[in-house]
Amino acid sequence: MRLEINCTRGEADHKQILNCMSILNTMEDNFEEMSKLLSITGNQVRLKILFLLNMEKELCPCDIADILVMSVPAISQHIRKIKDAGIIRSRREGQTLYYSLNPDDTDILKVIFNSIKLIRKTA
Amino acid sequence: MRLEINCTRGEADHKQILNCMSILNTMEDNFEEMSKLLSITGNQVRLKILFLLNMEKELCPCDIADILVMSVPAISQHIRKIKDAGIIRSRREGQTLYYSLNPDDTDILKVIFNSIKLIRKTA
DNA sequence: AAACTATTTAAGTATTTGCTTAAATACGCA
DNA sequence: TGCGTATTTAAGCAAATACTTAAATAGTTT
Repeated sequence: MRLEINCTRGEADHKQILNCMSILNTMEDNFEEMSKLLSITGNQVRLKILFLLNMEKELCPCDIADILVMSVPAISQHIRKIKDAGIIRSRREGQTLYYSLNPDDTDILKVIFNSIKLIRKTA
Repeated sequence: MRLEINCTRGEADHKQILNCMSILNTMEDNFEEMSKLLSITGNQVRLKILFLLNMEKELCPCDIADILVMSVPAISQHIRKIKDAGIIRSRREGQTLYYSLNPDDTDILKVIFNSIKLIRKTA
């Protein structure tokens, strides 16, 4: 880990740099939490799973596997990551587990889903 | 690649599954583009770089390296990914390259930055 | 209890990621 | 031209990802 200063430019504003550092430091946990959420959604399969759950209210792993044409264990492992992040919850009905979005934490997701729908059709 | 159906549940709604498949298919490019953007932001270093650029208007790689206490090549490689995704642009002034957010594509980013600021302080 | 279905977990592996160090490019100035 | 600074690029490597197949767990049905 280096602690020196890289910029030897005259214009380098050391006050600015120190100010930025302190702001980021006070928000360290926030960045960790947000980048965690974004890395969950930054995978095409997981993004589709979340989009599907938003659209269909709830789905079971084997339905999702059918829709995405993927193996059940692969889906299950993605679901686990999403669940560990607290984004979805499950409800059991017999042998079937139904997953749905956790209504608490969906503000950003809603914006993302809307943007997905709005992306210009490739000309 | 498996193409069979996993669900043998009586309740499995095959019409629903086919409908979901066709909707996702029409939006395939959208998912690719959005998950790309989200995977860029799903890394704490890159998220901080983008947050800094939003806050400070423009910064050079060595300033960013100083602020984040990381090596210049490491920062440069993150910048390259962000730039390849079209999220930022650069302006040269002598030997220094100043990077800034590309004003086109910042809607989602703005929402993300706001959410970062609003995350509840850990109790 | 035995057989069957839904799901998860574990182990193995190929690919991707994110850093490090060293070398290459680009520009400015003596 | 030659040296110094800013930045990028390349090569190498450890760790993380995302799948596969096989086995374990959970619940239902007979």
